[in-house]
Amino acid sequence: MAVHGPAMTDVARLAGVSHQTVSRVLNGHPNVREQTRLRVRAAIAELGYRPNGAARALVTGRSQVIGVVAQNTTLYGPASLLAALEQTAAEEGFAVSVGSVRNLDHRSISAAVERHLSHRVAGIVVIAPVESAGEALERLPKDVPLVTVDGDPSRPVPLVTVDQVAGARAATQHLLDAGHRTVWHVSGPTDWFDSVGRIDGWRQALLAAGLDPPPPMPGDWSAASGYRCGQMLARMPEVTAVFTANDHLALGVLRALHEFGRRVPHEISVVGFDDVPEAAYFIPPLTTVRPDFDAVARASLQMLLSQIESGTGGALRQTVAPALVARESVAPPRH
Amino acid sequence: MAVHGPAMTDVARLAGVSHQTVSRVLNGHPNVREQTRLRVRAAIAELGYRPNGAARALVTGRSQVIGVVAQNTTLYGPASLLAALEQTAAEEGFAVSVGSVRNLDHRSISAAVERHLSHRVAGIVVIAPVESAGEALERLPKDVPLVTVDGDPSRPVPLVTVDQVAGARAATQHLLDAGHRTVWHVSGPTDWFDSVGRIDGWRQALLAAGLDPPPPMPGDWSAASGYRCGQMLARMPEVTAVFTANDHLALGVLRALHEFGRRVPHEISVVGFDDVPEAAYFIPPLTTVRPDFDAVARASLQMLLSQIESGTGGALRQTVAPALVARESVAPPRH
DNA sequence: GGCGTCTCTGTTAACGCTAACAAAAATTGG
DNA sequence: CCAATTTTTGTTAGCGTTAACAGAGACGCC
Repeated sequence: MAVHGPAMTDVARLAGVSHQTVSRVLNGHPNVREQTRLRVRAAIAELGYRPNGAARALVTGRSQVIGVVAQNTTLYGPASLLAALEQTAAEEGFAVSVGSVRNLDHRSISAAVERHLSHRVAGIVVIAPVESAGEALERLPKDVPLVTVDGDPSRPVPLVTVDQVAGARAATQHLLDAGHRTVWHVSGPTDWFDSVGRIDGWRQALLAAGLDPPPPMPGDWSAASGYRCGQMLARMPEVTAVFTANDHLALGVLRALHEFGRRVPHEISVVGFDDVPEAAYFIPPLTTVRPDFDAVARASLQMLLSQIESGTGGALRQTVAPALVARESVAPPRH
Repeated sequence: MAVHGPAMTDVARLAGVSHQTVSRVLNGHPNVREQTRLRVRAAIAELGYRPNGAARALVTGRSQVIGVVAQNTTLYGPASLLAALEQTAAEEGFAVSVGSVRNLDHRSISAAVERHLSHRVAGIVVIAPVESAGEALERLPKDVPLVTVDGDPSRPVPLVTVDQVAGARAATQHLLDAGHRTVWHVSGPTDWFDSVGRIDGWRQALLAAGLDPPPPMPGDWSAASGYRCGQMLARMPEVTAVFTANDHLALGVLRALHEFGRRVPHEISVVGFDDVPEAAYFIPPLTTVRPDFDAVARASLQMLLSQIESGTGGALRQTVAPALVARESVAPPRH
């Protein structure tokens, strides 16, 4: 099959120049006469010529593709990040190749990275929110541009993160400001850095207010686990404020509280994290923390591109601050 | 930078064979002595050799990459599909390159497809739920393996779809079976085939029951638009059953009904579509229709691979039936 | 034992592009 | 107007792989 399209030589012949001149036009090389440039462009248009990325990648050793390794791209956070990354990359002329992995263990990550490397991607973005992912990155070839998102802050790897701590602190403080005596927390899985950061921020806010943090209740990001925690919280009369590690957990909590007849926000206030598009339509509308995924994507890509261009593998670090979005799920406690 | 890794010739030298023999081992060519094969494999392992996809793509004219064009990969449906596609492709040794587009108009789609073509992808999957996307596909080079998902049923292009009509019919029938006299519908945007199919199925079920379908209320997939429609429905005393084109619309409707004090399911029953993971934790838990994204992904990929291998561009068609998931948002009407 | 027929391995030539160098053309200065 | 530059263009040689063909052994058969 496959009648192969025209190649550079075909364009060159039509324009009456050498293929190298065509290459120069394509790559925006300065020393080409304007008239020649136009002739070449015309020939390109006439033939519908499309440069062959594989050939270019072969000779330059780099493709115009960025590999992304992520776990569950169905979750709102990762999905948004991926979409934003793709948009930003496209603007820079890069394609994005996804390598999602079922588990964030060592082997899976390495395998995904390997796959990307054999396609000679220009760089790799790893959305690596868990501990075990970090190890896999340590033994990577050192000359591959790499950026991790929401990864391990303690590793010497270029990293872009949402400021989980600040976000959680803001959420907790918002509840304290409303007059609550303490704030309970439904956390994400504790091997995720995101969770750890959010627990930290929550704890910091309580300690700063001279309060003793109650034990966090561990969830797994799902509404189901939020529901289970909510069933416990509903039975504890002293609970008046809950901060959940994400909006889906909050949904589960809201549902459990509703079932137990505990009204939100009148009896119990709830704050989530992520600001999924639906959060404004929960019952009641959910106060939550909105991370700026676009900003994270831009920062990551910029960091990656500067590595690709300069060749230096500096261990930079960048943090994006999230914003509190106040809605109706928070109110002062009843006396 | 970039100390380039070992190439085939390096492996060959170490194993004491020609590079072509290495190539044969790599591609599973039959006529290689077992002993030689082992020597080569050992050399590959020792050097940490990784084949260069770009070189292979150059000489074969095809990469091991599948391009996916999708619109909003943040929505649950597309995101799930993308993830499933990636998983399936990985099992077959293919990488997936995403080209998401902001709008599903002609130009955007063509541009995304162009980008994929210049990377010489082996095939393209277009998640093309709207009318305008179809046109862009017509003028594609005929020799590129292509599969559309949820695309235009009237176009002669290989197509995999969720059976929207059957799903909507099942949802509507479920409400009728519960005793409702008619069923209202909050639809998706009417330029999406998904929406059209769901409207059709809903209408079919009503007509088959000898009922006159009320006018569908147009939404845009978002909870916000569901909320707006819900506000209207809440004020219409005759409404006892609503089928929404997706779960997020349903969430908005539930919220509006709640605000107006109309209880679900006692006064009004609601059925959604998609079975997002949170649907079971809505208030009340949402009865909905679950499309099998994995099955769609498998079917698409299989169709694409058979085109890639055989070179024939047959205009196949495959439909995946969704399943009704009954929860608590449906009850018989009060008399 | 010679000869065709397998099975295995090696040699050579692409694939389409960029980098490095070489040559030609245009420009400048005296 | 000629030499010395500078700009513009062309030529050649790979990049790492597969495909096509060629050669070398091993084997069976007459």
